[in-house]
Amino acid sequence: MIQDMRMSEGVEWALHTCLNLAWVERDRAVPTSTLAAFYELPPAYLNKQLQALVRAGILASTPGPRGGFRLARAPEEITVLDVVVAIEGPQEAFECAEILRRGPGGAPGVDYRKICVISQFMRQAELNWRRELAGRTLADLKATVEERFPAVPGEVRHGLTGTRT
Amino acid sequence: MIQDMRMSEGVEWALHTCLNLAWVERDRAVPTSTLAAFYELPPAYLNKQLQALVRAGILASTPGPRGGFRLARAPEEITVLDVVVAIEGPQEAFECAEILRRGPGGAPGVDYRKICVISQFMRQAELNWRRELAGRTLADLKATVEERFPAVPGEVRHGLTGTRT
DNA sequence: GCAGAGTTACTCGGATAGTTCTTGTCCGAGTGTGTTCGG
DNA sequence: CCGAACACACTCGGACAAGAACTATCCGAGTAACTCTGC
Repeated sequence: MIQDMRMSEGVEWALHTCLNLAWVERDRAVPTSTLAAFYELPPAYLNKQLQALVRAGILASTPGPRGGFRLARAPEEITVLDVVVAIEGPQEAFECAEILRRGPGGAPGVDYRKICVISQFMRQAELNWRRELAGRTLADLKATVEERFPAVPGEVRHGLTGTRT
Repeated sequence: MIQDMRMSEGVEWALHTCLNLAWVERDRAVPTSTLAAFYELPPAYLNKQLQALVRAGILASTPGPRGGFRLARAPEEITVLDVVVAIEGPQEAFECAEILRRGPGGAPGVDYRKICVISQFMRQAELNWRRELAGRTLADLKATVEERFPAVPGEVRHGLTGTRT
């Protein structure tokens, strides 16, 4: 064993933060400091992750007083994969380096990512994983939490906006 | 976007090398230098990966002249997941840091990896991925390659042992 | 009382260090082989 | 000619650097609200 394959910790932060924002009124912006305080996260670093979500079109940002972040789309239109890709990047975990090209019988014009049996299998497995993540939206997660933990939405709204509504 | 989630390049090397060893007689050991030369890989670094496979019980090593590596088990008994875990480690890509514990209503005695809806979903998706990898063995890959590229086994045996059998 | 300009405070955004992990390399310990010497 | 001891060469294995990525932080640009002043 050597080590990793770990995905960035920011993915967890981003998912929870986006889900929390789904419980706040759509037009209300929540600043980084508030979002970070909710889970005692380092504000500046969380801000960095949120910037990535803005670039991906998942969040919208507003500067100045009463500014902050809010969902750019409806929760039904934001999948878990969207958030993961926004933070981790679009590239796959198993990236075929086409080492077969260096082996005997290797040809320059061949795409070994499509020929190589190992590459094919790994790609397929990862594609299924992505498909599963793309099939679940923030709205789904939101509904599940509301069903299992009815108190959570109120707590989130209170922690993020100060209102108890 | 920030970057990674990439898994180690050694996984590809390990998978190809193990598959190649499946075409060599079980009692014949192939040294690192030969295995590395087959794909023009850095020998010392490949050796490092092979050591991990030995620790995982996938390969067996023999020192001294005529020494090297060979499969420790039959190809039918080695899954793709075995190799991936041997190189990357058993830990999951999405490791829940249980940030809910720091939030409102967080309790010390609760296992948030099991409670958190996000963690549950991510774990399930990754579990399916692992299940898929565990369902494919080296023997399966070997058979597929032999069917699609009948010339490969001979080339591999020639490159690794010098015999053309 | 009202409108407008100026000031203030707050927010995001990108640029900037520290730490961990991955990648890459090297040399020593151990082993089997080939050789040499003696019977 | 045969057997055993010796020296040698080859292999793995872990210890040792270099580079990249993740983690973490700070300060500047921009904006909206608030205040104060003049009408």
